[in-house]
Amino acid sequence: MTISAAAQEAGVGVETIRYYERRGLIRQPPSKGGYRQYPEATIRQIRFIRESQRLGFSLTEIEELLALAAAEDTTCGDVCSATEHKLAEVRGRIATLQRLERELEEMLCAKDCTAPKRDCKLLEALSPSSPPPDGEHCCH
Amino acid sequence: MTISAAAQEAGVGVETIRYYERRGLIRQPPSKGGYRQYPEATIRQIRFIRESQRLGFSLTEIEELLALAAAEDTTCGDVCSATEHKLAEVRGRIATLQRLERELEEMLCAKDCTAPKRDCKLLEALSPSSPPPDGEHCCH
DNA sequence: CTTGACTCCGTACTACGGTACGGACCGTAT
DNA sequence: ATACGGTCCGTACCGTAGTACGGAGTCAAG
Repeated sequence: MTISAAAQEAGVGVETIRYYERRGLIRQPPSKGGYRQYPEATIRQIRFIRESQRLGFSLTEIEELLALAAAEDTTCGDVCSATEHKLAEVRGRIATLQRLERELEEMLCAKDCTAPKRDCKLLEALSPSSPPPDGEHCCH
Repeated sequence: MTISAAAQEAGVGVETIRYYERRGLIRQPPSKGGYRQYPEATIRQIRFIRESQRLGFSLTEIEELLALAAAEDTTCGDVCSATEHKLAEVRGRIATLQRLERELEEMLCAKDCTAPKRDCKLLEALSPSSPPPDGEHCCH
């Protein structure tokens, strides 16, 4: 299986495979006459990498997962704790985004707000050019 | 106010201010003998930029917000629609992360799982080296 | 035997938001 | 007058995950 066939199989670009190889994520395949020949196992490995990325792991973290998979004394618990770690991270990101969501909601104008900008409290709050004066505003 | 005083005031680094200037986010301050002199308005503008970043806007988007603030015919609604747009984006990201959260939860082992890796279904599912065989597994 | 497609390799470039560096210049205090 | 710290500018670099490029080599079909 040549590199382009492997790329097709694994659903990535040719350059991506070369990149994974440079990074040491997949090992050098045997080559016939200078051309890489990919075994099935490497295709599975690439699919694993993409799936892990989808789950939020970075390539560096995936490197560690692969090291776990390669080590003799790895237990299932090792993998679980890596997963738990990532889960905590994802939950943290969700919490941050939800705080932002609330802040944006609070900032948001009523839909019928068509007042010119100098009457817009939101824009004034954002505006760098002048400190907000007092008075009536179209949104809050 | 020199650049380092301005940086202190605004809570950013000196290089950050120079970077914003290069990007056109803040305008060139008047200079005394080749040294930048910052007016209060620019400090406010930098604070605005940081606040907007915190709310999830990229520098490119902030450029647009600043253009809105500068344009004569900008209405409050214009700002609101930008905010709504960003809110939708944030909600999308939350939804994606929540899907990942559920997937990670489902993958997660029981805590007392200490079986060696070859009995770990999770690791086998992840492992690139061999297709998972059948049998008993410590986690599911 | 030649053509065209594929592959090789190293290097440079993308986006993002800065950070770091180095040599020159300036302003103030001593 | 001179030392010290701040500032100037352009340029290069950080990390992440690739993507693009160019010139050379290789393979299979016609």
